[in-house]
Amino acid sequence: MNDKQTQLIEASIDLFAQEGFWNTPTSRIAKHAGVATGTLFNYFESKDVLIDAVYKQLKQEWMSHMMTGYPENGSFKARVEHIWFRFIDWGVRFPVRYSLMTQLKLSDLVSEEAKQSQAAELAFAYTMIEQGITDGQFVDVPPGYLGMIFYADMDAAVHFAIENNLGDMSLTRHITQGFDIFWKGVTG
Amino acid sequence: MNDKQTQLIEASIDLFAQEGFWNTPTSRIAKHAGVATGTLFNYFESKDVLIDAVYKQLKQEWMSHMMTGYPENGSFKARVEHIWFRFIDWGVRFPVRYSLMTQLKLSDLVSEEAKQSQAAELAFAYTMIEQGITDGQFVDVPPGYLGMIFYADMDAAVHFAIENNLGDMSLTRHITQGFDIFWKGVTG
Amino acid sequence: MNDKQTQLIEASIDLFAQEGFWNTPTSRIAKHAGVATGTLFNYFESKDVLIDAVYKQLKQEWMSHMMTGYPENGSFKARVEHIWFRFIDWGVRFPVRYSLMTQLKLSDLVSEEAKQSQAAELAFAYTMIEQGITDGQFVDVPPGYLGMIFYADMDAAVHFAIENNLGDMSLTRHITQGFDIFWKGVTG
Amino acid sequence: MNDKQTQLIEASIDLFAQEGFWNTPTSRIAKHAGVATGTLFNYFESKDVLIDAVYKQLKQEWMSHMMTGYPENGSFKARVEHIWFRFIDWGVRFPVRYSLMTQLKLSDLVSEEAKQSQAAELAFAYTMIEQGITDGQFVDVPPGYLGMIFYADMDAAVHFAIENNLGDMSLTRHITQGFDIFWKGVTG
DNA sequence: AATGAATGAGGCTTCATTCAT
DNA sequence: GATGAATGAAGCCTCATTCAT
Repeated sequence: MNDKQTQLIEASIDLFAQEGFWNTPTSRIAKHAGVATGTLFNYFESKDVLIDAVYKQLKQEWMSHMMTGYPENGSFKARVEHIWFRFIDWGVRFPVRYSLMTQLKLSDLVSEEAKQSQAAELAFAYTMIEQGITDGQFVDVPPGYLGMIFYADMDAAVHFAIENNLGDMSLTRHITQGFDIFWKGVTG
Repeated sequence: MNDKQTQLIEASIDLFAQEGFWNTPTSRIAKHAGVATGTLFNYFESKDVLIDAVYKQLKQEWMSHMMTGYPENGSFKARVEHIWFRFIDWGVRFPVRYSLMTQLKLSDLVSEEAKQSQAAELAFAYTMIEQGITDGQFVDVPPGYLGMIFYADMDAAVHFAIENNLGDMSLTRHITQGFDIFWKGVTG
Repeated sequence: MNDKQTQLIEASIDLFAQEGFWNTPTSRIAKHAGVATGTLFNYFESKDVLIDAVYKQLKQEWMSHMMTGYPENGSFKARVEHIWFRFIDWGVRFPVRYSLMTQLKLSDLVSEEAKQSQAAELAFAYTMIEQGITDGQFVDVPPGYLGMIFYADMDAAVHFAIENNLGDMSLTRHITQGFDIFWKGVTG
Repeated sequence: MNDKQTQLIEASIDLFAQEGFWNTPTSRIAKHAGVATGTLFNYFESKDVLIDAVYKQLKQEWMSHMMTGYPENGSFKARVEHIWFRFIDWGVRFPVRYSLMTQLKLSDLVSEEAKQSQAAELAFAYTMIEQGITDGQFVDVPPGYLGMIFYADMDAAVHFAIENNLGDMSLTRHITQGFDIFWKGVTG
């Protein structure tokens, strides 16, 4: 059963969030997952591999959340807006996971291979943006750059929402405001 | 002599950038700085304190770079634009330092106290933005949020410039384009 | 079925030769033998017992090879010469097994009991040598010592043959030369 | 001071002899040497390096013992005889060290580099033997082979002496007898 | 009898920090 | 103040052995 794998990843997320990657010994992860130390290494070759797995897991949850209900055939704006909402929604609902994912992405702890796989999954977003530019809806800057702005602005929205602990009402308003700013900026 | 302090901080920056914080033993830092292992602890109570000092140093250089030539009495837009240019300029010129500063900010390695001091120094920016909103030049969203967008967009610009290794010509164009997008988005 | 016992011993020999005793986990032995980890312990109480069994197996093969065609009723010299040839022949044909047996004999990994049983089987050689001395054919030194010289000289012959990768022709010559030296030395 | 290096090597010899290489943890070696665990690794990069150092140390003592009083200008037989006596003398006086050296040579624990250095130091013996063959004093077999026989016979003599716990009188006799057998065998 | 996941003691090694010189 | 050898707790990982299926 892959029950234990899941437990170990979940335990890692818990502890990494509380103590950081380097202050969390594998032994504590195992104990927190309710298994013996050695068991961890039956499921993950090394601590590095475990960290990779945590990253992949988070990324996958995140992607999956964003893609839920994606209006494949909706208008261009509708599609961009959908990502905007779901991205921020995930970050706000799972702030620990969101923050962990962000830290991992920057920290050289995740293997190149794991990072690559992200790029692949985000290809659809790149394509979306590219088309926006081609169609003249977006300003004519390199699509990679527009993608970064897109990401950065959503990230900022998430952080603000979390830090200010926005409730339902104000959250919706905040998300909308953020989107308007972004949209105004990047549309021709 | 505070010469040695500087050497130690500089050595830390070098090595942290190459190997990461946790793979860089204090002994190696000391050797790279040309002093004995024990000497490091005459200048910094612990490794944590050294890391804090590195962070403060980078932040200070960064602030100082941004403030150089700040048009205290210039127009509102001129002042915002100045920060935009100088921020990105620093990031592009010192990518290692920039990346280190970013990582430190996120990694729980820097004490709260060190992070606070940043807030203080950035107060001027907050004030600037606040006034922009009050004056009706900026859209009416919480100033903290606008500050985050500001930061996030500059950060994106830096990353794009570094990753694509932009030369002088294209760099200037890139910076300007980025600013236009930002400005268009946040101005009423 | 003792099929599996044999497979496990054979797998051990393979892997011990490649990696050494201490770098070969029981789990790898089991896998290489095509059985489950736990199965190994159904056949051998512990790794030590398995190592003992390997030793006994090798020793037995070796003895058996040496005794094949032993001229029970041949002349004294013919009998000694037979051992000489067959000993070296085995070592050269099965260098891995030969080397393993030698290592095991020296390495404290084999139980005293296993070593004793060797002594018993070699008793015939001891008797042979003793008689050689009594008959005045061999020099008058303690038979145990003569036995050691006998063994040592055969061992040297094997090592030289292996290291120099002697082919059929030169091998025969080498074996003969070695025997002549030995014989000249130990005969009165 | 290299005092501690010596203590650590000496402790290793003690413990390796009692328990074997693999049953002797570095922590016990350190404790037995009267230093902290970590100290061991200030002097030896790893356990493997320590084992190498032990081997080199033993080999050096052995060589030095053999060369003491070597009759550079003595007759051919005198020179060979000298090595014979001093080799066995060392083995008998330091049986633990002798046995350890032998085990190490066979056990794949010693790096190739360490083994090579032995070859170099034994070059003189090889030359000696070569000349013996050229001069017609020794039988015409490959010098490498004669060297092996030489070594093997001395080794056998040591083992017999140790196992039978020979006292001064009988030891001298034993050494002489052994030499006679060897000499008779290998001289034309 | 066979399986193989689970166990956890134990091994090697690292490194922040101390302190005698 | 400077030095750097010494320290030993703590981390990662291995693997012989067990046992529920």
